[in-house]
Amino acid sequence: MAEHHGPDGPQHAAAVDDAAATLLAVWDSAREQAVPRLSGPQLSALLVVERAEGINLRGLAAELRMILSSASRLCDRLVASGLVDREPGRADRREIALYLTPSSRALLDNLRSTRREVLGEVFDRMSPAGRAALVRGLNEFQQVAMDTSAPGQPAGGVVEDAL
Amino acid sequence: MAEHHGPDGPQHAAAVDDAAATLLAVWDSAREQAVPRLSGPQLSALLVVERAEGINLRGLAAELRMILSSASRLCDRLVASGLVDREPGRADRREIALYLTPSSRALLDNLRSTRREVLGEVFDRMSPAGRAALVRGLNEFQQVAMDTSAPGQPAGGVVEDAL
DNA sequence: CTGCGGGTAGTCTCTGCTGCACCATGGCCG
DNA sequence: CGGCCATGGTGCAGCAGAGACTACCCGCAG
Repeated sequence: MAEHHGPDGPQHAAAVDDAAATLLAVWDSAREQAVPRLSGPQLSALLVVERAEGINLRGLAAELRMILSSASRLCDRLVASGLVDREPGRADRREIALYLTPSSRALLDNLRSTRREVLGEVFDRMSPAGRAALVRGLNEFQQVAMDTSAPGQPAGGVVEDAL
Repeated sequence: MAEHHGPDGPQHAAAVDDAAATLLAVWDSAREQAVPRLSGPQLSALLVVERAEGINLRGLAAELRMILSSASRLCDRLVASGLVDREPGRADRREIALYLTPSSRALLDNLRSTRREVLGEVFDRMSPAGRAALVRGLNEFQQVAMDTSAPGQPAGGVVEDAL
């Protein structure tokens, strides 16, 4: 494995691994609670569309790392569920521009607020110092993670897209 | 939704939500890296079997919240991949006891060490204080989360099982 | 023997992904 | 202007994974 870790990277990683699993469990218990019966790829697609409203199928497929026709199928289902709008592009009529619907906006809002609520419930039971530490640590973690992955790293690819 | 949050639970939750997403992304980038082509349910099943070696199909089905025959099918695939052993129970020959194979043990070890390594790489780039804060915050979070969910809460069910 | 509980197996449905053939549009070049 | 190819999407199989329901077999215990 990696060889020249700092003095305590790995140890802390081991310590955090378990706790992170708990955070994770809490995190996506909210997902199940807020958007049951919405599959992973479907949710990912919504998030992609949210971030890049008006994206076309090719772009979506690229983001989701699938081929064009798969993305098309996926969109079929999303359109059928009333979660995305497929509008013919105004510039190039071959293209299709994808947009969220009010329905899916509400769904994403609901997901986020549910998540925050669930997280908040645990937070309320933590000590102020513990909360502060968590916020501080997580923020630095995020900053560092985004930093090392966002620039050039064809091989690394640690952070693809944060849900 | 919930009304009487403490003074800063929700605010911190919002602050953490984003960062947690990053942690999550890092966390399961390791999953993709270590165990590609192993589906979610399959991995979950392995973890259940690991925690309760010798479990029978009914137990597994209950843990995974699926019906018996679905679990049986899932095991078919796992057995076919050489990831679990299906041994007839010695006490009651109707039962089947499920065990990990050396192969799946190696796979889980690999998953965990990959995860720790990926996490460790980010950790190495964090300040010692940031690391300490993260560990402290996460540990307290875990403790509190386990505390409020493990005892009696038929409705809550916040933490089901930490992957 | 009968009943019950544990598992398997057949069949269905749905989602996700793929490959390939096909249609439409749009830009380019002769 | 009229082909021509590149590009964007769809339609049509086809496959695997997952889950469910049903029917069925087997072993155990009364």
